[in-house]
Amino acid sequence: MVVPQSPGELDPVSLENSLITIWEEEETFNQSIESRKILQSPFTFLEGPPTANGKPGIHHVLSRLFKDMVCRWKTMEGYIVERKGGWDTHGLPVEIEVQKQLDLMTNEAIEKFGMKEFNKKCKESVWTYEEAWREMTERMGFWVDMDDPYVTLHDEYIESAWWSLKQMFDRGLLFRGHKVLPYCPQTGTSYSTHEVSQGYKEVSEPAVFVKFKLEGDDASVLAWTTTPWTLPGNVGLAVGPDVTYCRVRVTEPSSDSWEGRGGAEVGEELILAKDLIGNVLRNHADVIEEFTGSELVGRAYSPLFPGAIERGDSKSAWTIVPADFVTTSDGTGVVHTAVMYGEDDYRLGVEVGFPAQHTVGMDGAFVEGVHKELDGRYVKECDNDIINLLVSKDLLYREHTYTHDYPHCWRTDHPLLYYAMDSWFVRMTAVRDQIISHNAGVEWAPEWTGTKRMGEWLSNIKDWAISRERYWGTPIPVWICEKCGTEHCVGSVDEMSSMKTETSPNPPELHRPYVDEVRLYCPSEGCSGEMVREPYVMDCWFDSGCASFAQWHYPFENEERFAGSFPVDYICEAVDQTRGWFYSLLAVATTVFDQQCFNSCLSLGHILDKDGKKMSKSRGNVVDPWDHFNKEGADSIRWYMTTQSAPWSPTNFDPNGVRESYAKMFLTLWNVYRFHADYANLDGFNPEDESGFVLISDRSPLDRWVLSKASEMAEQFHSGFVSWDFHKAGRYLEDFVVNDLSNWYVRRSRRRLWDEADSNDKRACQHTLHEVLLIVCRLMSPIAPFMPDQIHRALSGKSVHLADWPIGSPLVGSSLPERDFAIEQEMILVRSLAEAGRRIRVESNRRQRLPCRTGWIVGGPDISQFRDILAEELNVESLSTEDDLDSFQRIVLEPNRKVLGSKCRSDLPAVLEQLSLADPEALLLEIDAGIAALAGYEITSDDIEIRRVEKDGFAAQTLSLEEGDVSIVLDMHTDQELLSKGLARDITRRVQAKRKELDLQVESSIEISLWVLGIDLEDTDRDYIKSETRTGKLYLNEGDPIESADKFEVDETEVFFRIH
RNA sequence: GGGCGCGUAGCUUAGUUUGGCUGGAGCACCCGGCUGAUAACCGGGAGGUCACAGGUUCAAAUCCUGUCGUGCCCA
Repeated sequence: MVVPQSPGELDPVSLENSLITIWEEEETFNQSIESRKILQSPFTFLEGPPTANGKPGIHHVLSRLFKDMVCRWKTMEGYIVERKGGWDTHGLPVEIEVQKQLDLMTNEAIEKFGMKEFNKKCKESVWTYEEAWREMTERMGFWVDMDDPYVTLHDEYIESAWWSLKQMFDRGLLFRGHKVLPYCPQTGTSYSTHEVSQGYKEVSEPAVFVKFKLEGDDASVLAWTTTPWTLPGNVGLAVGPDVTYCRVRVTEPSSDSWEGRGGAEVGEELILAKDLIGNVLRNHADVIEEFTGSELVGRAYSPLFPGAIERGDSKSAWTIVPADFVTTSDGTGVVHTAVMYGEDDYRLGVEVGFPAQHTVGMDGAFVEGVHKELDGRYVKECDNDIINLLVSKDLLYREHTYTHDYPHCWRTDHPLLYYAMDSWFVRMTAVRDQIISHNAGVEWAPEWTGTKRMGEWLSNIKDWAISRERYWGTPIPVWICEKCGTEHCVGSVDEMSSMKTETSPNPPELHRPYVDEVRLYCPSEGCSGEMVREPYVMDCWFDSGCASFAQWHYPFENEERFAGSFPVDYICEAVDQTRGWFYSLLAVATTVFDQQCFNSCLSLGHILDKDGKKMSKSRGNVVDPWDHFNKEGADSIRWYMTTQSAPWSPTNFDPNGVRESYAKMFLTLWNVYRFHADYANLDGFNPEDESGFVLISDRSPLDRWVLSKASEMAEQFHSGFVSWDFHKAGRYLEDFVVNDLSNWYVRRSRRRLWDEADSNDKRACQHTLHEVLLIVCRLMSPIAPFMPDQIHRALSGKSVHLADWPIGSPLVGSSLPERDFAIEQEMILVRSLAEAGRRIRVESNRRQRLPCRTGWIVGGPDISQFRDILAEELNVESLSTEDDLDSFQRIVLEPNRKVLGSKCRSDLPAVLEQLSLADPEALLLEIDAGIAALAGYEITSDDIEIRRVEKDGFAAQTLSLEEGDVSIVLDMHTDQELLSKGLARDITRRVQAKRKELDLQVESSIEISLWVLGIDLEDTDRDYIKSETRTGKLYLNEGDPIESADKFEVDETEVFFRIH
């Protein structure tokens, strides 16, 4: 039984909340998956795990919306779309949160507090906002399984991550090296760039130009540095191979204005980039030679601090090497290279084989053996002494003070040191070609995210530093033998247990410090040593990069589930994940499986505040989604976000836009539905009653038009989805609902449904509305899952989320009505003519309710099947067609005052007077014959302008179409009959408004006393008022108008009325 | 500093791929109309340095170069 009930006023919040309850009780989400299982065609989605230790904001709604939308859409297309939730629970942000909470600002403090306790706090902290996330997720209608999510801190997840790392290890893709990171020796912590960016400060520091004495040459190479403490670590100089360098000879001693220490003797030779001579030199000098950097390559020079670093077997130490990062924007064009204290330096060092040896310890002090005056001292306090040491050896050319932004520790305010930390790497450079080819197989939206943003990144791929010297994270499963140095990577809990020494405890969970306590027997033959775990945890991006298999605890469980869901069909996150999760997924899948990880990826733009600034806690401009959940509802937010701009465009969040989506899209749809349901309910309309069905071919042209338009819209909507243009899809649909369905179809169909008698036409209209509403609801439901479900349930008894996609798919059939292109074209013309008619009335000052006797359509195709509709829209008594405009137009001759004025001078008024009296047609003939004259002046065609205007009493508008012009002409005459008719409509409208004001039922009947002064109301019009307003008795002009009557005036006619 | 986006009316935006009619909508504003489904709707008006500056072209919001602002990522 599906006769709709009257739905009443819209209350979006309670509507949505009650649906949430229904979905829960019915398990609609689960049903939407189960009901598709017969087709056995999965579409797999992978949830990018959010971190639950922050409160969800409106920007989190965005990515959850687009995840949900595609999954719901694919479900309706017939695919099985399972959606496992996930939580990202490891990593530095969690630790920092806890450190702040417990005031543990250094590693020492953490270890004193106890790692066990600390990690326990981290684990708890991760769930701080889980409830808030669940509530937001549920309220916004994102269907995802949060009762059985994957969690990166679970032992099962960690074990899968271990397994994957072992795959890499076995392939030789895992190695130990160094990573240069901003490091705070006071807290013993290295920092992510994100953290560093919070601690930049402007500082003034000594910078020096240092002379590196070439071997076998009298010249020195000049190099510049702002960190004198890195000079003892110098092992090389880098030059740009294509940069032009000069050898200069000092010709004059330093002037008295020389600032600071250092200098050069007359005759001394220096080498530096040509472009920088003016910036660097403070002596007069002659250029004696010019050459490119490549000619310097290979030259050896004397170490500044002999003995600070051992040469080992390095051949390149203390020589000049080429490097692509050398520029001539500052310095000398020669870059001093200390392998362990700069990212570029380290990379270059590895490339050319410089010795990689620390001159500075983890405590920030020089290590023993660097120099007797420096050993054991904090490096930042040695700048001055280092400069003095250089001066004493005549190695300093010049010093100056340099002001720049430098990163500082946000906890201790100390300057950070760029410092090469021990680190484990995944050799991504070895799989560069593979990952590039896997990336090329992904369908990216927008396309440039993949080709440009990701493509650029991959073409410069670097080895991935996956270890962190932290406490809270997936422990790196590598153990090293204390005796023979053998490295072993453990790939499962079983493997660890089987290798465990007897004295090692069984770890209760796979976290530090428990796993640290596990010692393994060395598997090397003949070695009886014990192995100790490397004390690192994994980069948490590695964790989430494992999600495609670790969510299933693969390969230890769920082998089939994994096989059936890899590669994943669809992922979606914001654009900042390009180098984050998108990359880590690609990287892990490439190194572990040598496969593509996902088939399609939607990369979303960020939501900014209404001023285009990014939302952040510190700015206080984060919008709480509940502000809108509790007002316009989730549908409106979702619709707003979808239609506002392309998914990948950054969008300024405008709260007023949500209101607009509500007022336009949802209120309009609701009222279309309500209109249909109210009358369907009154009439007991049952769409399933076959005896009452009306074939589409038997329905009115208006019905066939709206069905055809619905099909057209559905096709456009679908192609928008396919090409990821969800915003365009939504706009097509909104335009259809508001303009075609509500403002045209429903408005033009109202009278059909008011008819109380049963008729084919009324039932045709009801079926049409029913069918169109179902199409609209099904299309909308992936974007806005609430109201369409409410309407769909009321109309069909079934949830929209279990329905098929109206356009069809490879798995389900299409349910769209056939297109009727001819009728669509005709209606375009009809609506244009209706608009033109309204324009005519505005221009001619004729109010809409005053009917016109006749209207004519001149030219254009046959639209007779819509003649009645058009006549009603135009409010004309009869509408006919006419072949040409001549019968409605006449010629007007306008004077060309400029020409006539210069010809006639003071006689101009007389000429104008005669022109206005002359018969234009006759005068024009005379002009053509060359015999025209007015007031004694000869008149030529130059003196006048010809205009065609409507004859008195007619008004027209002409539309220029491709097929030719079409005009609409209205007869503007009035007479007593028309005035009476118009007045009757005015009275009706006033009475209706009053009825509504009095809150009367639509079907309740009234009595009216009416006084009309100044015009006779015709009997037929009196009857019209009675029937339109459901008036039983109408008393006209009986006695004088009573005081309490309502009064209004139209065209000098006074009207009083009172409803009894 | 580098890579990739974005910048059109007071606000949110279409149009930019592939150069071509007077740069099109919605919100807000003004005038008028219509309304017993609608916080609506219809007609009209006002509102534009298409971020800025050059260039290519018969023709540039659109293509090219640079600058500024803004966002993401990397240094």
